[in-house]
Amino acid sequence: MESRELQGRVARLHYQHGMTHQEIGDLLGLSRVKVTRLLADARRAGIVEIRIHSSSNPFEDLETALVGRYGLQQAWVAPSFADARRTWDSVGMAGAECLRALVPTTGTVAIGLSSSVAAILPHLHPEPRPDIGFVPLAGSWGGMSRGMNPHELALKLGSAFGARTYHLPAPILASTPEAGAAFREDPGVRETMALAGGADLLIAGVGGMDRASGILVDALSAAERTQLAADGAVGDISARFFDTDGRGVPGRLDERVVGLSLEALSAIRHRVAVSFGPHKVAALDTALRTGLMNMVVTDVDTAKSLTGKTGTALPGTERKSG
Amino acid sequence: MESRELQGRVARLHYQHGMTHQEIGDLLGLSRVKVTRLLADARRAGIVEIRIHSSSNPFEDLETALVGRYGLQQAWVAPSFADARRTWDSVGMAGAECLRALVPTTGTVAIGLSSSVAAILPHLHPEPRPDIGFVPLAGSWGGMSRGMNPHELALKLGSAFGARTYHLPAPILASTPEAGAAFREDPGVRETMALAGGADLLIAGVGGMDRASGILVDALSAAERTQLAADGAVGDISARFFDTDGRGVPGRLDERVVGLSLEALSAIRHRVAVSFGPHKVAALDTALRTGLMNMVVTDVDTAKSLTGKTGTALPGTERKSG
DNA sequence: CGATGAATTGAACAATTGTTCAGCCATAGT
DNA sequence: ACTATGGCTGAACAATTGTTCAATTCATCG
Repeated sequence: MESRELQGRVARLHYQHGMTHQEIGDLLGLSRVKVTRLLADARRAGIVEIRIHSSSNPFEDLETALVGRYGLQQAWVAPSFADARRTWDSVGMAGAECLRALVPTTGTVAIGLSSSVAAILPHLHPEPRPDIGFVPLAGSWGGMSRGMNPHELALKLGSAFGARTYHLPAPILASTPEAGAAFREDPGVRETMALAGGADLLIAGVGGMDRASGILVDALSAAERTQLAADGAVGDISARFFDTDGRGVPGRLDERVVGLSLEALSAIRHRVAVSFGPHKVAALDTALRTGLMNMVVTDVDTAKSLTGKTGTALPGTERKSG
Repeated sequence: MESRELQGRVARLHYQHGMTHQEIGDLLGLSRVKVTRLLADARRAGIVEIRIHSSSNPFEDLETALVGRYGLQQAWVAPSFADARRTWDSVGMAGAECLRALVPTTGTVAIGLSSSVAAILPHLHPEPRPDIGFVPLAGSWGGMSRGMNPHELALKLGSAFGARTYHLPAPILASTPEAGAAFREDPGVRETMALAGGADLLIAGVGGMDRASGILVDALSAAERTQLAADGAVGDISARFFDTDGRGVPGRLDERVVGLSLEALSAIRHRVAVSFGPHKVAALDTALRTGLMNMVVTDVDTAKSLTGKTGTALPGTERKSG
């Protein structure tokens, strides 16, 4: 598109000279709608950058409360919205900020490929870090979900940072424990898993036990979910289910998983949980309380549930929130 | 006001998290209108900064045309609006940009105190240049006009740059030629005028001969204006009237002026005219054509009149403009 | 202690901005 | 040549943002 020039002109006329879309359209011989679209494009393309010169963080109180309650290294809270898509976007943006802050200039980053992590992608501005590598925490799952498969996810993540991406050539959940063992013994798989286990940073979603609270749980059969619940599972990180003490839930299902064990991933120093929603509060609380994860990216509603706090509001009467 | 913190929070929620004013109000326990006002304040306070990452200049063609036609060093063109106040604002903003670009880090800047120059003030962001001095081109006029007197103007200008400001202790127009001579011989006046004459940069308005086209002309009697017109005057710079050849108009009026002569101000290397409006086209054209001024800050309509150009429009049909 | 006036508030209104949708145009594939 | 297909357009509608104005609060002064 050679409209960069035009986008810039229109952006200047609107943001610097304060002209309305209609006035710009009249001046340049464009329709108002066209001007509106050029401006939206310009913002998406990053031609328009809005900076806030203030150290204030609107959700500082909730972030501090999370850090205090769970002894975290850091926490990121994003606003909640009635419209679920907007909340995904919002948390994704916070996740992108977290990544910008934490991704090192060299070393390895382990990634739990989940829809929460996928939500981060659209908000990553290219920022070259050629000397890092992104390694999946576990194998890939089959079908598409939310229009995103793990390959694509890892690739986009890598390309945003200009970094290497590794692939774990196995399903996240093999059909039998024996098949799982076979995959785990594959040299390629072992190598990649060793790399992930030695990572400096881990970013992963934390799933709950409800349907719709994670791609994986959704794919299990009713019997399998029942069994897991009976075994005390309250949530999972990349298919590794844990109980209220944060310990793994052994069993046939666990043996089918191709991916880092909870013990192995706990060896990674910096471990960020990206997770939100009422379905996931219990799982997330456990993961943070037991130290499985030591940082979190979540939304206001979830943060309030976790901390028991009521308000972000400054002075008097709070009203309905999101 | 200790609301800086709040302004920052609100600005973040709106511009970074994309929340509407209503949503922010609900979250923080404020009314929507209050949020709207906080955001407006934040923008005015510079907490919100909008940058356009593009080299495109919407009025490049007109600026280039002006530079080419008159052999100028540079030209600044701002959009015109149907609402006169908005056009003043617009040109004032362009003037501020011009100042940012041209005001040196050390030396002297001569200022023609006029309403055009006054329009620049609200758009100056503080930018310390402690080693420069602002010197008026001429004495001060008596009454308030557009709520701005020359003292105030010079003071604000100086304080925006953290610079020294000088004052010329005399009226711009003495009551008689003799009184004028007396003022000009005053040591303080001579000294300040000498300083102005040796300036590196000059910024001044260019007035036309109509009433309402300048504070000064407006203050003259009908007889005085008739006489000036008869003598061939087409405009003025700080009370120094000039004819179509850019030469001074001698006479009793000229002898009453306390301020730099046209010859003296022509010795300043960089001379910026800040002027716009149909009343001033003839005067501005003369000032630029004869080289009295060698840079200009004006609006689109005036620029079009000066260059004979029709359009800023890119492609096909242009429509009504401002 | 009440009067006065400036500053602040939010409801109602006005303007601007954003989105949807049906129609149009161009391209490519029969 | 004829028609799908997909992108592009702007009119109409919907939502958000900005402004005005009367009411109110609050501090100050008589």
